[in-house]
Amino acid sequence: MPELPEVETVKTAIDNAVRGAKILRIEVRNQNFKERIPEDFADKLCGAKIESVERIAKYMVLKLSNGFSIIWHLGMSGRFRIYDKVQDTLEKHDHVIIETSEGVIVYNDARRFGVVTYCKIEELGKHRLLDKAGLDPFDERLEARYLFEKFEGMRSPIKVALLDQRIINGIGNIYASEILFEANILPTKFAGEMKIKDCEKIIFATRKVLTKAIEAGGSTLKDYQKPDGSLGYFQNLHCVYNKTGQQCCNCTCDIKKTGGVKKIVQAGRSTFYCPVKQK
DNA sequence: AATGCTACCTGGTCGC
DNA sequence: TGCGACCAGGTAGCAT
Repeated sequence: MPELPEVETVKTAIDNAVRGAKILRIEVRNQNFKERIPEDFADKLCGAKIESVERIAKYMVLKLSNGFSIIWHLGMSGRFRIYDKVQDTLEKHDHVIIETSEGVIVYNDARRFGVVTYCKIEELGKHRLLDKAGLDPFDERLEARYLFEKFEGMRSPIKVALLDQRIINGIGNIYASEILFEANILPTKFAGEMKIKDCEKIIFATRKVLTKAIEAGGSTLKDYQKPDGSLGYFQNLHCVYNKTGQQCCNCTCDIKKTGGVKKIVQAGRSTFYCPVKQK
């Protein structure tokens, strides 16, 4: 779930629910994440007001009135639920509960690959989790020349390069395949082979695919705040991801002949593409 | 320096 | 229905 569009969606939902609220109580029910939640997490943050909720790369950042910020990464399986008030029952893997004056946020993370920590707001920019992030896909400084120079000489496949958060942040394994499909570029080509024109296509496709996904996420927002609500998935929008042997979007092929969408493994992760459209 | 492999976890699915 | 093998949207850290 948590690539940029999902984090953006979660961020907006949480911002709408608790911006301006005061943190009344924090319960860390399990701090044994890949990286332990700091012992004093609750003590440091209780009593503060939530001034804003933002997204930085794939991180959600809550800025508080006491000069601290919460840095939250959803890992592979992190989900939030938002309630009006404290619930009697909890679900399996509900690890962090933040009770505020405006609502309750419950963080559920089966695999505990997420990161939940805090730092001073003024130190966010140089925080070890954030300081290596590349440009945001919607940052206007992301232009063809920037990508071209980053890709120059790279011997990794373009699909793998798109997953490198130090170049463009926010793209994960699903959208990397979707973006290359949209850009008509074969995932197996080396990043170093990309011409300026290809970089332009990649940037355009990235923004298009992510925008569409954010809009789809946004449309589930009204459901999200229901007590039993959880975020929708966007896989029905996918053109190639998880569609091995099926038709891609707007497919005009005879897939009996072409075999449809292909699946390969790159850097240990699945890639999906259309061998007809992508060159 | 760049690239690749492994580990961190639980749960769902598939084949037998 | 049970069991094991394998796969999963991320990324840090280590080896090569």
